[in-house]
Amino acid sequence: MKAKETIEKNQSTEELIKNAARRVFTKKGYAATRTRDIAEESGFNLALINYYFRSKEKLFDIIMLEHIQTFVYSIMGIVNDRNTTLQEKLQILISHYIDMLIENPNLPMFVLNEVNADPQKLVDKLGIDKSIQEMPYMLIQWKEMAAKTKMPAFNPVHMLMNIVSLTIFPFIGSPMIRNRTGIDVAAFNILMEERKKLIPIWIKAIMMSGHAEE
Amino acid sequence: MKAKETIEKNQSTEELIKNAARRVFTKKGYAATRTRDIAEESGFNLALINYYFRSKEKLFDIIMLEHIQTFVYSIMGIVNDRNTTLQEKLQILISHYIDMLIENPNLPMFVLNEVNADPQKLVDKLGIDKSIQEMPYMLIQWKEMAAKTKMPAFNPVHMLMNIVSLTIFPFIGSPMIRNRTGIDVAAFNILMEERKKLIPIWIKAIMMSGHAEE
DNA sequence: AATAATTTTAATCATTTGATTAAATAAGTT
DNA sequence: AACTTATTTAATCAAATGATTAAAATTATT
Repeated sequence: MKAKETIEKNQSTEELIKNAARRVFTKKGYAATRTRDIAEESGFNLALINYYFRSKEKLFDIIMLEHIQTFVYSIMGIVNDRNTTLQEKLQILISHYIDMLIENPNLPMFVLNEVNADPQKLVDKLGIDKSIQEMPYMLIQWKEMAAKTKMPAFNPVHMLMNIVSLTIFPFIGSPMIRNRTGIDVAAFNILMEERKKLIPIWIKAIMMSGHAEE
Repeated sequence: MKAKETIEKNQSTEELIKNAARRVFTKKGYAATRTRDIAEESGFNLALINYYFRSKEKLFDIIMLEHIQTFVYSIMGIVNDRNTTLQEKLQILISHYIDMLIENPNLPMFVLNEVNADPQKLVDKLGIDKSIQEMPYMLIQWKEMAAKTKMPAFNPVHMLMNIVSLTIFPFIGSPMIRNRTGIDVAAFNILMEERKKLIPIWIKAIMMSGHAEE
């Protein structure tokens, strides 16, 4: 028998297994995923998985690396764009991320889980180089802005946390939020679409706060 | 042989196993935790774990239930307090949560993971009743405030998401944040202490935004 | 068509892992 | 002390699971 939907000559089986693995891994995590789950999900035999990828761990690493790249490298272009303002970058970045997260809602949990399990592994094994964290041009714009407006004196790491928190956390908490509030996936996604416009406004509001008050 | 540090007559062994289980489960999650890990962590024999708790799953459920209670029920008193303003409640709640999270930094990932794995399980198996979500008095205050100040027209669920996001996410992302920024646990905790004061201010700023712009 | 190379499968292995059992030790009662 | 109960352990089981192997089926090449 041949694979169900053989689209292309070579790409088919290997790619189908990888897609199945991606679905199962991102849904259940590494430890809870059985190689047999991937076999069943892909429609192929168990041995095929090992034939193509040698081992569960190797397959996982491939999936993980692709995710990390999606997660991290996609922002490089935006962040280094010389022709957009800080506020524009924020809008584009957040909009971009929310789009991606609507497509892959359990990506954050997946990535964070594995980072949690072994924070050093990504750096060592998957070769995430330190250059990523520089955020060159956006950081420069940030400091300019911080100097111009008498920004509150709190650590800029707070702002990074805030942006990431407001953007990503709703997806992480989605099952709980939906369970508690009763809203369904469609309604949830509408809220996320709203946040594309709202979060940049909120971030600006946060940046302008901090002068007054306790 | 007897258990290492027998503090009290009855409490000792069972409690020691539970504490060990809590540590291992919250660190590695259910699937990745071996009963043998708990045995080793507790210093007791493998069979003891099953002697006291029948099965891995039953032990897990006990741990989980306790965590959920810590996570949820602790806020009921604060939320229903007739003598505090909305802003005060926010401050108290956030401060309370951050204290708890500094003590148990990997609690959010643990809970969210298991909720993700089976959102219905907590409701069914652990009997989380719907009454929790009411947040009676705080919600009343919220609506009053929303009516008084011409609050922005966005869904109040956004505000709930924002409060929870800003408070909890930094702990979830902590390993990644620390890995990327190079700050250590102590420095991270100082930032979290700062957020006790900052988040309520930011929330207020967010509430007051949304009129102008865009 | 015949042969070689690739792809796929069924059957099987060796470990791991959750759980049980029966025996040993300790503690409490009479 | 004698007996009963509670606690702890070593040894072992059965199922699950990651991985391998050898053969069958399919495709490509001559």
